[in-house]
Amino acid sequence: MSAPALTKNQALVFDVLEKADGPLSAYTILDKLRDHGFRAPLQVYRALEKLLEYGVVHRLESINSFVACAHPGENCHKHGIVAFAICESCGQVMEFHDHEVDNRLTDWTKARKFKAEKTTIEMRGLCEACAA
Amino acid sequence: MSAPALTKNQALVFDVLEKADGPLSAYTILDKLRDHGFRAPLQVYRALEKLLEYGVVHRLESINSFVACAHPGENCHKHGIVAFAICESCGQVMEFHDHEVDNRLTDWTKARKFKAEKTTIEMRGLCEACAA
DNA sequence: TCGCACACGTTATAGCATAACGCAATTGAT
DNA sequence: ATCAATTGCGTTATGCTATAACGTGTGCGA
Repeated sequence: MSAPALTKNQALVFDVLEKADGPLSAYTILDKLRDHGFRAPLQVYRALEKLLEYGVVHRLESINSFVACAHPGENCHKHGIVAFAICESCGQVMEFHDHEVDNRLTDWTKARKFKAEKTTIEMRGLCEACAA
Repeated sequence: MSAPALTKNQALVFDVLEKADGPLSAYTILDKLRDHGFRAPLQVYRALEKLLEYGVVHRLESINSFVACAHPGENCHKHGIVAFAICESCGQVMEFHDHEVDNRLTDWTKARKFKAEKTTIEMRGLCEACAA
């Protein structure tokens, strides 16, 4: 499921997220796109829905925000579970993958026959610069 | 930081969560407590804030809900990072701890000097019974 | 050319969370 | 004893997040 050509709205939303230097809420995206004709939240949410599906955007559940995938061009879904470190001071997000964490969680689900569809790993705290 | 005696509102909210067989949203808790005099969301949120602080209740970020800790009596914070498997069909939540996952994430944060304050691990999917 | 799938636009509404104000009870130091 | 600080509580109002429901247009294959 590599990303097909984006529609106009999808491209606009993705562009905003890529140019941002941190995660954005749907409503912030909406505000940034008013000049491009966006008027309602659904225009943003519908685009986001597809971008999430294509794996080019991630949703940060713990802060109700969205961020462009850190691996442009690749299919991020292929890397396994995605984890995030979110700085609560500067808003920077670091995306990473850890196969050992994947393995442990997968082991757990297998042992309990739990069928995981979507896994969230998010650490909130302070990045090196902000903790100083 | 073991839990001190709960106030009336805290006890009511905790009781509702403990008796529930799954996570509840703040507004659902509010509805269940109207007979006990609850009238506003803040009454619930303020109680939840303390219960979360005491570690006797967990917040499920991915579904905006709250659940009583699976380890009554103990201080759950001591067990390290808490992880959840949430069945999207029946709503059941399984809480678990995996020290190896903790270690991997801690290693990552140490390497990047990231100071993690709160870590969320949530798997959504289908439990064994519902997947059948 | 008909039907279907999909993107899109709009209005309205539902669901989640907190700000800001004021009051009452408790505690603890002076 | 009294004053100040803290904490919990109640209320009103508001803001933020997300989706329902309806309709339009476009492209494309049967």
